[in-house]
Amino acid sequence: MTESNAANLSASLEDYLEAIFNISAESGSVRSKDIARSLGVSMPSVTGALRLLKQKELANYRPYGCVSLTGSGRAAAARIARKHGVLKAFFVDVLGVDKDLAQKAACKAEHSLGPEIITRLLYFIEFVTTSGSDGRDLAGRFELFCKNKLPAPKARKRDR
Amino acid sequence: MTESNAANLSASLEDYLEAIFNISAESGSVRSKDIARSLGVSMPSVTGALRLLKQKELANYRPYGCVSLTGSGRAAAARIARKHGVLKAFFVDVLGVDKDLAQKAACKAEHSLGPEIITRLLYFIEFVTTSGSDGRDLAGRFELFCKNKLPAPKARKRDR
DNA sequence: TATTATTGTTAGGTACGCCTAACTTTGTCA
DNA sequence: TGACAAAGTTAGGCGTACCTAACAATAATA
Repeated sequence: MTESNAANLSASLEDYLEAIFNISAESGSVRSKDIARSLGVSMPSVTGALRLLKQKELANYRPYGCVSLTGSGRAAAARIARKHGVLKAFFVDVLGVDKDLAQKAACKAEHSLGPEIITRLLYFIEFVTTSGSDGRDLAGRFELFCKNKLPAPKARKRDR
Repeated sequence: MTESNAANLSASLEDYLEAIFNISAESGSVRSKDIARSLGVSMPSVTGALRLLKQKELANYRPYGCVSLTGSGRAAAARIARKHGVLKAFFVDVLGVDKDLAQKAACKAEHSLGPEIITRLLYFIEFVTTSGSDGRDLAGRFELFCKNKLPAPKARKRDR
């Protein structure tokens, strides 16, 4: 009940939060410019977002200063990053999707799935990849299954 | 290259398209009011959306008239509905998520996943539920696996 | 056919999220 | 220290997507 610490965050603000979280993990200090580059937005957009994040007590920030996350900011960012990681892992390790595509899809979908589904998904990945479980090497078997679904691997241009 | 027939549709317009598609399937004729109710938006919002859909040649519409989809509108709506169906089926039949929750999550996520991942997901559902495949009864086995992950089913209120 | 309820539209306003252009602050280096 | 470049901010504008209030059209009923 403090203010609006978590949850009620737009997809856009979640992206900013996640970007700060990642940049911070990679290079220590976080500057507006890094955020802008990382998200592909202009500097004024970053300024606006930082003001909102500060207002929600998710980021520490003063004009012309460095950026860091507050405790709840870090917690929220970690939740978002977790979603991202779980989704990407599912796409790549279970569905066998290309890494780049998985990365992009995870970026978009991470905003629309709640913790219940993400947690289930995480369990599912474990289930499938844990060698002790009955789901053993399911991904590999699924890959074979898919090969059969795509019958014509090189039938282009109808050469004859 | 006609105008902007498909793809470049906002999540919002996709929702309108899908709603029209569904109402049309259920009750034949589609009125603005039905769309408003179905999406939980006000009538003026519907009017605005219909104008845009008409402009993109996805819906047939004149003021005060009935609404229907054009050929490409129906095709686009069917693509969206397919995504919705595949996602929901995955959530329910594979992950074992509650139906209502799955429905809502599918509504949101359907806008952020492309056909590659949706198709893979569809194959995966088939793989898991087809009795001939090696994925046989995976959902059931996964359910058991999950039960073990949640060890304390009734440990609330620390009664002692 | 005149009245009324329902349905739909226009007008106008808000919030978000982005942009460019112009200005300010900060830090560096001669 | 003073000038310059880089980084950051403010100002102002645009598009989307919603809303309420007020008005217009349609349909139903006496």
